[in-house]
Amino acid sequence: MDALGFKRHDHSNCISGGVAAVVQTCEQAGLHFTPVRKRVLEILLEGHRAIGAYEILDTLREEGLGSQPPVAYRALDFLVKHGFAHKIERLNAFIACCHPGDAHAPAFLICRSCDAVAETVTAPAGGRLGQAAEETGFTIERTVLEAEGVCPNCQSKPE
Amino acid sequence: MDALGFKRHDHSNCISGGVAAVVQTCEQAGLHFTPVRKRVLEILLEGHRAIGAYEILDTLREEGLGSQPPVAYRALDFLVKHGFAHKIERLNAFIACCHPGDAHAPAFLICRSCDAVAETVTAPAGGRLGQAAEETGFTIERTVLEAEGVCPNCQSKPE
DNA sequence: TGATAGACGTTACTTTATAACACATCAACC
DNA sequence: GGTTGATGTGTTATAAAGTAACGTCTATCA
Repeated sequence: MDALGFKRHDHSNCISGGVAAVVQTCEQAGLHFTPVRKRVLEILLEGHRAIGAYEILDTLREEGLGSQPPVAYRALDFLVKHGFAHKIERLNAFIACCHPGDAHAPAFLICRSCDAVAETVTAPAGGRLGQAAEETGFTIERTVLEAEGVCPNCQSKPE
Repeated sequence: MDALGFKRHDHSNCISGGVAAVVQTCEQAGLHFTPVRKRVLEILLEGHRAIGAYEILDTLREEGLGSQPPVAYRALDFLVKHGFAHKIERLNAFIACCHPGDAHAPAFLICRSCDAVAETVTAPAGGRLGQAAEETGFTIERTVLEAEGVCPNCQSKPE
């Protein structure tokens, strides 16, 4: 999967492929990929942007899949815990993972104009931060790396 | 200033020095470093950890400096905007900047055991993320880089 | 066949953050 | 000296994000 999500692409493919990959991973790992969890993943894949828990909940509610916050948060917790989705801390919102299955330290490019989010990979533990951590004896378990700016599509627009 | 805040150090020095630096910067830049703003900075410097807006507000309230959320948020906005403090997105909390004045892209090491936070510097725009951004034409304006893990002090403890 | 674990439904609540408007202060200017 | 505008504060009210706790259902398995 290429690193960046600002390009045009076959989006239906994106969704079906994403779901299929997770279905397979869950089968292999013995995880319960229930209807609510599946639907939340689909919603994230369809959006291809960071979506808030309450926005997801609205959709679930319309479809009769749950109406209270914990329903959405539990499904999101499952997806995040197993690497099928990520939380964008800057936005308090969630996005489907571009390459579930691989262990990876995700990084994000967030467009402040159109809210599109692209996932890419990095090696933060190997860079200057990892170096600084090592020097003090800090053990990194997880990193949040989010860059905010303007995506190519929005730059070409006058405003 | 050395990069890491997990060491013992003369903390009173830390506070007075931090305030003095900001006072000077504000004078030079014509910014109003009002009593509320100053007190919020002091609270952050005293804590030397990430502190939530409502915890800050509690202190302000005790001291008669304001009792409603906007008071705390406005002071924090001022401090963050001018680089005197940073928001830790992961924790929805704030921390005083270790080296106000310099333009810098801050990064943080967050101990999940004792909640201590150390600020360090990095060059994210020059690393792999910057490279990925450049390749797609994404313009980075701001980065959030937060590493969660265990600090040296907590590692030496059995639990 | 009962016990257990995992997932879901719901109520109620906490924590975090902001919109909107009134009022105060101060400097610049006519 | 009064007016104006910019900036900061005080307050009410509310929005947005997240969680604790408890009951129920169901599949699995000893």
